[in-house]
Amino acid sequence: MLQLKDLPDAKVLRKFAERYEDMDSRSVTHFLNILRIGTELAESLDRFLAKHGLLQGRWWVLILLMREDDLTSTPSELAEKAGVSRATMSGLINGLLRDGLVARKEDNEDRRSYSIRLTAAGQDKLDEVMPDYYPRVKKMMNAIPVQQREDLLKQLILLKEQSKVFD
Amino acid sequence: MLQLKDLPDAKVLRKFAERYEDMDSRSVTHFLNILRIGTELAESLDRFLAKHGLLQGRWWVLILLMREDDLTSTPSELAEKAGVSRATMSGLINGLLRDGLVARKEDNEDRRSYSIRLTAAGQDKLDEVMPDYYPRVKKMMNAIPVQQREDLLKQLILLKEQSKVFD
DNA sequence: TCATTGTAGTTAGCTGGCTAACTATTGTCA
DNA sequence: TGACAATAGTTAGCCAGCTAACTACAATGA
Repeated sequence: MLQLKDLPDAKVLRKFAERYEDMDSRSVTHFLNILRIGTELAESLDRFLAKHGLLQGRWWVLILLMREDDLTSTPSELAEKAGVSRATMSGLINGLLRDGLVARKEDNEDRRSYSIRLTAAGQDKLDEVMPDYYPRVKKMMNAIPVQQREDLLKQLILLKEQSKVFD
Repeated sequence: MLQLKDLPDAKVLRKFAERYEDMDSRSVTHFLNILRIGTELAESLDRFLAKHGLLQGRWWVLILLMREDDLTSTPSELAEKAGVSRATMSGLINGLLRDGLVARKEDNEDRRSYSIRLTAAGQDKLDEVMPDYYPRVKKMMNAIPVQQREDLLKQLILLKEQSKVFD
């Protein structure tokens, strides 16, 4: 996603407001700032995961597998839970297979299907990443008192519900 | 970016908290929700732009060009302002050139460089998109009173400053 | 001046998103 | 039962991000 490094200054806002009458400088500025900060948080997380040789997609697949009691799921279920297409999940699983972090076994009951299992190496990887990840998240979120965090989230949820205005 | 459709429930949080002692369920849940909503807002914008045959990257380049008094910039400047690598900007400009939304001219003073200019077709595209975009942004942001928006932004900026915990 | 360093832009190859089209298999129901 | 519909997964080809390596040119300074 774009980083929108260079947000519009007053002069630019005037220029655009002149040509496009319905523009509301304040709401545009707020919206762009919110988008930008969201992107920046996601990028921080990515850079952190990259230090452990992972990126968001693969990391999330490992977590989804660890959630299961038998450490096992199917590509379709994983795609559904991660919110990506089955094609994308194919690619993610292939990468994890190459790195030996998951294993694939044929399903005897449904021959179209496979079961994907977190390997010992995959669990090791999580055991390396998560004890590094959790304290950092805690530290970051502690910058905001809990009540204000709840408010923040409430406002964001409001915005998200409004995002249907773009449909 | 991941959509994180399936956020952890109480049982999963317990399982992870057991294995990883430093885990703070509340901060993890807050963090993941903020990330997810950021992603969803960006996706809404992308879907909107796609209806006009654009995506965030190309749309942003057109806007950066329109900001300039002579509607002209260079690939390097555009990359810098958009916050992407020069390689990525090469790709974006190529796409826009193919569609005729920008034009390229050699720089007589520095023969390594090109100037990229918004064409009439590019301006037309913006004149089609922006009057559709601005009222929607306004409508969306109006869901939150201005004071609360300012608070929201203040909290997000705090979080962003804290995101260095991932370094 | 000319060798070195720096800068502008592109290319190749990787990741990870998507849709559309495909194969293989399973399920349904006339 | 057998045709059709639905589902699981993959592949191909697109977009857009990255780094590293490259070409071409500009700028610097011994």
